[in-house]
Order: sequence, then structure tokens, then C-alpha cells
Amino acid sequence: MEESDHEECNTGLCLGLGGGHVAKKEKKQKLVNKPLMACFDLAFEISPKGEAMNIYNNHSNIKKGERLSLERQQNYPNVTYSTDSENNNNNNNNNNDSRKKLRLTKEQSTILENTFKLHNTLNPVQKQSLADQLNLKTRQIEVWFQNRRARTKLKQTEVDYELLKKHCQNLSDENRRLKKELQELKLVQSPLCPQRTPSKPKMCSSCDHKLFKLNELENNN
DNA sequence: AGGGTCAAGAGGAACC
DNA sequence: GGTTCCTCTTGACCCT
Repeated sequence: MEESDHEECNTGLCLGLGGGHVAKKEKKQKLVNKPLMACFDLAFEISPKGEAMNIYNNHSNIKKGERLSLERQQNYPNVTYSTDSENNNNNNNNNNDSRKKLRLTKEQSTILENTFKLHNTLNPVQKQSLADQLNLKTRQIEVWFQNRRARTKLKQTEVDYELLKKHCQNLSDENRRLKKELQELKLVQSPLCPQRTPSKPKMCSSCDHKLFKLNELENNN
């Protein structure tokens, strides 16, 4: 965990928890009565001039999420929004407690996905260079990879589950068939019914020899 | 409205 | 003891 990730967040709300948890207990205490994930308490875009723009206030006729994605994708595709606290305390007085969700741009997602395909974990150097490249924090890269691994694992679990379910179904079918077959064999061998000719039992590949033995038995009688 | 998605918080385990 | 990862959870946003 890179403590520096959150150094600039001077609201005291964003304490850089998560991986690392430096002095967890201390931070936990600080967090008492504070909103979670307050690092993204206000959404800003960085304008081409380098100004922090509160995009929520500027476009009142568009819905929240639409504003975020529209602005980000169309106007400033290479910048991600950040928080009030990260952008020099603008509007610190306007510190509402609702956390705003970061949405990665298409480009950022693509690059992250491609990197993930190459290696699903990153060393600190790779993490830093990716963060620089995408204009994100190393913590965000770390979190993305963590969540991505979790998604991969979940998907794999679902696939495994389906395979096991199928396999289980096959075994059940096989079990049912063998039981039926056993029933037939018992009938054939019963002294009460010596001349009964059974329908040809369908043997599983592993016990074809049973049929042979059965025929032998009948011949001897 | 409600369910899905996903970035991020939180805590514990594993590793060195 | 610090770092990284895993797992579960939370909450914002999106979609229908």
C-alpha cells in the first residue's frame, strides 16, 4: 500500500485503507463517525486549463451519471475525475458525505484488461508505470486488479459448478441405469424363473464381462 | 423500483 | 512488522 496515494487527501476522511492497512487500528479509530469511502465525496473534472470543475453543478439538466460519463468521455478522455480534497480544497465547505463512483474510461479499461491478460498480478514497478500511464493512483490500479482477479475467480467457479453439475447428472443417470440392470440380472438368475430370457442387458463398458458370464451360466443350466 | 455492475472499504491470512 | 492478496461488503451508478 502506498501511503502517498492518499497524502494529498487532506480532509482526514480518506485514510488510505485497504491493502496495507498501515496502523490499521489507529485509522479505524479515526474513521469512527466518518463516512466510508469519502475519498470520492465530490466529483470534479480537470479542465484543459487545469482547473477543477465541479461537473455536478455545471450541468443541471443532465443526470448525475450521464454528466460524469459524457463529460469524461467527450471532453477530457485522458483525465479521470478526482475529489475535492485532492484538488486543492476547492469547495471543501461543500463537503457532502455522498461518495461518488469512479468510472474508468474505455481507454483505461482496455489498457487494464490487456495488461491483465499478460499478467494478473503486478509488481510495484509495473503498478506505478501503469498508474502513470493511465493517470490513476497506484492504489486504484491495485484495487482494479484485485477486483478483476475476483471476477475471474467467480466466473471460473461458475464454470466449474456447471461442469460438476453436468458430471453429477451423468453419474446419476449411470447409477439409475445400473440399478435397473442389476434388477434384471437378479430376475434372470432367480430359480423361480429359470426359463426367462431377459432382454439383452446393456452393459457399461467397464463390466461387459458380466454379460459373458451370464450367458455361460445359462448354457451350463 | 429493483437488480446488476463495479470501484473501493474493511479485515484477516499469508508471506517475507 | 510491513506488504500484498483474498474475500466479503458497501454504495454509486446504470439499465430495464
